[in-house]
Parts: sequence; structure tokens; C-alpha cells
Amino acid sequence: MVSIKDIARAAGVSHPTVSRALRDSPLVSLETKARIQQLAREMGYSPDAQARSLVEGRTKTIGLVVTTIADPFIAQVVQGIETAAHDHGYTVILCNSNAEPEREIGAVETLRSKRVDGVIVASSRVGALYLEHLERIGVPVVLINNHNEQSGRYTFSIGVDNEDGGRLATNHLLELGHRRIAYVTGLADHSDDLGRLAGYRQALVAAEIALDSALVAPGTGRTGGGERALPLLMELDDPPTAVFCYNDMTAIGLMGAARAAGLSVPDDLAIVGFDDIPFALYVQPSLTTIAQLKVEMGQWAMEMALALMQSPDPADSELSNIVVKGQLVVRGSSVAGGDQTLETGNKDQG
Amino acid sequence: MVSIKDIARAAGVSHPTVSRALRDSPLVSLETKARIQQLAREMGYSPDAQARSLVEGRTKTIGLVVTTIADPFIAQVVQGIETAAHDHGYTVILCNSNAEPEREIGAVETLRSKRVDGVIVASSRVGALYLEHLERIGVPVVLINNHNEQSGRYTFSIGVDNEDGGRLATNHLLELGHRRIAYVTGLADHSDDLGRLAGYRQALVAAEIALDSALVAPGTGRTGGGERALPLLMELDDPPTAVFCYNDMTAIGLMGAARAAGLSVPDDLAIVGFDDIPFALYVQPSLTTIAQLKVEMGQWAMEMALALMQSPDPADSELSNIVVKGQLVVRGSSVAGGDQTLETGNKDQG
DNA sequence: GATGGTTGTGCACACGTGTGCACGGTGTTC
DNA sequence: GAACACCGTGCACACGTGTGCACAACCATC
Repeated sequence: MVSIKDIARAAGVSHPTVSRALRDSPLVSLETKARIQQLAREMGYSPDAQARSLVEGRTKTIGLVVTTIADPFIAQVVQGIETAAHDHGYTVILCNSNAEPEREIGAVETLRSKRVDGVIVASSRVGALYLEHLERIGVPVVLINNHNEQSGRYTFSIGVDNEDGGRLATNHLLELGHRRIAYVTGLADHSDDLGRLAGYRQALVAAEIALDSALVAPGTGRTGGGERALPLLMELDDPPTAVFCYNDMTAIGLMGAARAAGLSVPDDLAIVGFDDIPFALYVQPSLTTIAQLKVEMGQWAMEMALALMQSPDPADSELSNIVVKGQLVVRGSSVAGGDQTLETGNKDQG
Repeated sequence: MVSIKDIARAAGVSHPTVSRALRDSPLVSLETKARIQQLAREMGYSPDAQARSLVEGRTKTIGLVVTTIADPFIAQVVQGIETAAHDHGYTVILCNSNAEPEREIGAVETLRSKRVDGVIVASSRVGALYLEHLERIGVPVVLINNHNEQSGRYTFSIGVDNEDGGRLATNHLLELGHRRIAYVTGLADHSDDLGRLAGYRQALVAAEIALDSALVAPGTGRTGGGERALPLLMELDDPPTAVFCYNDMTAIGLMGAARAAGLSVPDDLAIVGFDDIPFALYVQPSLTTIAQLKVEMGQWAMEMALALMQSPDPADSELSNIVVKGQLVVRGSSVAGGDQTLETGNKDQG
């Protein structure tokens, strides 16, 4: 690989002159500058980002930790992050944690070694221990959909208003006349899940409906969780007529199981999801859900990280925890006939 | 950030001694080694991968270029790549090209600057010009699903057998008795698309059915392409009774449009996709498709890249172009009743 | 023609890590 | 007691790039 020293030798100058010429410094005469730039092009020179980072003290790289890139919600957020990063000349290092603690910690250690300028975490669950490790990197960390009270010196967050979304979804079902409304959770102990569950309960309490813990079924945040939840709920003495699910994947799994069980959606069972993943439109009936601005949230997270990276002391920044409201999108899984047309039929999604 | 020099100062030794101690060199006495390692732990030392790469001449990093991470097929391949990379101590740099030539070339230049040890491309379309740029990086490049004849000195490929898959899909429809079978393409000029189209034609010719170019409708590889293709096909004088689609996304878009148009699938129109993305199971009716080993293909691509990176001259390697056969998965979109049960109901997909 | 300013270039060092080689210290051997 | 081997450590340099400072060459000015 050709270095500035090679160019210097070829041009009969010293390597600092080449360095300055390529950075278009006014200290170099126009003619030598032109000669060196021409030579660099001919020799196929490409600056070594490693070496440059070493002296400049920053890598223009951000680390991205996700549980799995195969989750369509996360994939869209990542799309937004990568786009914003690219627009600002930043490169993204991808780590998936598979929600395994050792891998999470390993990812953090890797990113620290790579000297990333910032970290964005779109992980399902950020434990206190993990957070402690994250703080050790010493660069700003932006958590997506991980509202934690113990916001540290370097950790900040951006995410959807889960309680509000939970209320929106549950109120929608209440307005349709449902009284037995179930909730299928995501993975245990996840702050998103707790928030949505809280919103669900608040809406029920506000409607003066007694809470029934039997109506809260455990899920996984993936389709299988919804499939396994269906029998648990329908075998109750007083089964629900509507279900609010932690996310769309869960809702889609539940819907498939309901169809297999001979239940009609929404007549026998109304279903509401959360996220509005691209495929929510393409299941039959299409899925009522709480829409999140996924790509935008990724972009905002990146821009937040950029701002924090520029600030000399991120802790002083006015940026801290950004909360975005979700929006109810009514489709056929809750209201019969709600999906007669493909609403976004002329758009190319995901 | 603490360096080996800081540790050297604290331990009262020179920095080379610290370097050797941390690498567990036998040249350092056991006691000083223990003392230095203890000190490094206390001071929170993390080796600078940049500096190490500079002297070692490799970064243990691979570049990954995708058109968009929001495509579920690509997302699963990436999942496999990241897993295999992690298992071998490699880090992944993610670039999405959005299928825009300037961004593709920009990505290549970035990866070259970052001195990646290898590149994997899961891009929809690799033009000759782009390939030339890829060669300039001077490290092995593995193309996924991009069979190109002009395999260069550093470029290799792995992908599904498109012609075979196209024949499988079309033969399946022929065996069901269909005679008017359409094909909806992906993006123009993509080798995958051409291969699948070729397989489709071969199967028709073998069945002694005349080719009708009106039955080949243009798509985009995304849902919108399938939606727009439906009216083009159904408004023909002699419309098709079955459609084979470039990929599942296209098929799902087409199916949604068919439902909106009041057509029954598979009775009025049988549909076959390609890829077997996780959601193929969850559309209604579930989608008959040609399954690809997505995660495995990502893993194989990474292992291929690793092998090529070790070989002193990749051009001499026996590895060149790996072709994997796809598998026909029959579901409800082609055979009525084919989706009465969720086949993988106990698995967590996607 | 000596002084001062301007312009272009090179020297030296820095960033953090790794390694060949030389050197000082200790112990063994004849 | 001298010669030798061996072990542990430090010096010096390397990787590729960037920058403060010194210096040489040139021109303008008095």
C-alpha cells in the first residue's frame, strides 16, 4: 500500500510536504502542490485512516450494538443511523449481542479498543452491569428505546413514549367496546415492555375496569412468543376479546396462531401491535399498531451522538432523554374493513 | 485514555517491557509480568487497536457493503456474517449503498482507507465499473448472490443457483396445471434476476409452452414493484393464472394487490416467491417460495473471506465461485390448503 | 549592501504499539 | 578467577500521518 513517504520519494520532497500538499495547505507552493496531487492520483494513494486517527485523536467511527439485525424494527433504525453517519463522514461498526451478556460486554470491549468516538445501543435490555461497562468507554452512549432513570455521565437516551403508546392502543380497543383486553409481553424486565404494560393498565383503570393478571401473557418479542401466548389466553374461563401486543412481531405470531385455531380477526379477537414494521401492512388482516418513526429515530440518535461528541463535557449538555410520541394507525386487525385498501400502495417499503 | 507508557511510568519500567508483559511474552520475568498485568487492570487499560494494526499490518476488520439493511433477506445474511466474524475475532464495518453508484464507490474508498482485511458485498447490482473499484482495495472481495463471469484477481462469489431455483418454481406451477405463468422481475440488469428469469424460461420451453414477453412484468425487488405489476398482468387479453416473482417482497406486494383487486389466492392466481424470508410464513395465504440458507450463506461468505485473507495469493486459491441450491417450499399461495398450519410454529424466526 | 519580511521546505517529534538487538547482571563451569 | 552462557530489561526504530519550529531562499525597502 503506497504511503506519503513513497510519494515523497517519487516527487523528490519530504513526506511532511506531501502531507501538507494533500491536505491543500497554503504553506505549499501551487506548483508542487499540483505535482504531488497528480502523483498521488497516479500512484493510487489512499490515506491510512488508522494512522490519521492515531495523531488526530478521533476515529470518525461510531459503534453500534444491536441484539439482532434480523429484527425488522431494529433494521430500520439502523438504516437511519447509517444514513446520518454517512452524511457526517462517520463510519459504523456493527456488533450484535444476541442479548447474551458476555457478548454485550465483549462488544463494548471491542468498541473501546477500536477507539470509537461514540456508541449507539439498540439492544433489548440494558442491565445495570452492562451500563457500567458502557460508561467505561469514556465516550457518549445513546440508548434507543431504553429509558433508564440512572442516566450516567456519558449515557443518554432517545425513545418512544411507551406509556402513552400503551394507553393509545388500549383506549382504541376500549372505544371499540372491548372489556376483556389482554397484553402479551416482550422479554422480561425490558423497560419498553414495562412502559407499555403500564400504559395498558392506566387505560384500563381510567375506564374503571378491574385489572386481571391472568390477562397478561408472557411473550418473547418475536413471532414465537405470540404463537405460544394464544392458547394461554383462549383457554381462560373468561377469554379476552382483544389483545394488545408488546410489538408487531408478537402480534403477527398471535394472529397466525388465531387463524390456525379458527378464530376470526377482528371479529373473534381484535389485535393491536406496536412499532408499525413494514410488514404490518401485508398481513391479513393488516395490523392496527402504534407507529414509531423508526428511520428518523435512528437519524436523531446519530445526530444526538454527534452533538454529544462535540461537546467538551457531555454531562453538561442540554440533551438528555428525548421522548417521541407514537401514533395510532388503525387497520383491519381491530376494525373490520379497516384494511380494504393498501394505504401506501405506491410506496416501496423496506 | 491510558497507554502502555502510562503503565510503564507507574511500574517503573520501559514501555517495551509493558508491551511484552501484556502479551504474556516469556522474555519478561514472572513477577514483573504479574505486577504489570495487575497494574493494567487497575488502571483500566485497553489496547489501542489502531496503533496495533499499524504495526501488525492488518486490522482484523472486514467491510460489509449492502444496498439496504432494511431488506429482510439481506438482514439475515448480515446476521450470519456478523456471527462468523465475531467467532473469528473480526469486526464488521457496515456501509449501505442504497444502490447509488456514488455511494458504492464512496463506500469502497472508505473501506480502503480503514484498511479492512476483506470485503463482503451483498449489493443488488455490481456493475463492471464498481468491480474495478473493488479490485483496487487489494484485499479479497466476496460477492453474495452476484454471479459475475469476470471474476477478478481478488473477487470471488457465493450465491444461490438462480437458474435451478427458477426452474423449480416454474415446474411446480406447471405441475399444478398452470399454462399461463408470468414472471415479475427485480431491478434491471441484476445477475440474480437474469438467472431466475432464465430458469423460468427453460422450464417453459421444456414443457413446450411458447414464451410470451408480455408475461414478464418489471418489478423493483420491493413490495411496491409487485403491487404495480399486478394490473399490468391482469389487464392482458389472456391474463396469467400463476406468477413467479423475483423475490418474496415482490410476491407479498403482488399478493396484497391481488387481494385488494378481489382476486383469490391461489384459486384465481397462484403465487411463488424466492428467498423464504421469515414473513413468508405469516402472510395469508402463506407464501410458496424457493428457500435459501440465508444465515448460513452469510457465515460461509465470511469463512470464505477468512480463507482468502490467509492465502498469500488469493488468485491461486481453489475457492472461487460457490453455488448453493435453493429448495422449493410449498405453502398456501400455490396450493389451496397448503397453509392450514404454521409449519414452524414453535420456532422463533426473525 | 545590510536589514527586514515573506514564502516554501525540511527536521524533529508526536500518536500507541511491537520487535531486533545490545547490554548489564547473575550464575555456572573449568 | 576468568570465560562463558543465560536471563531480564532498555534502546532504538518501525508502522503512516500531522504539525511546531527552524532555516534557507528570495524580494522589497531604506
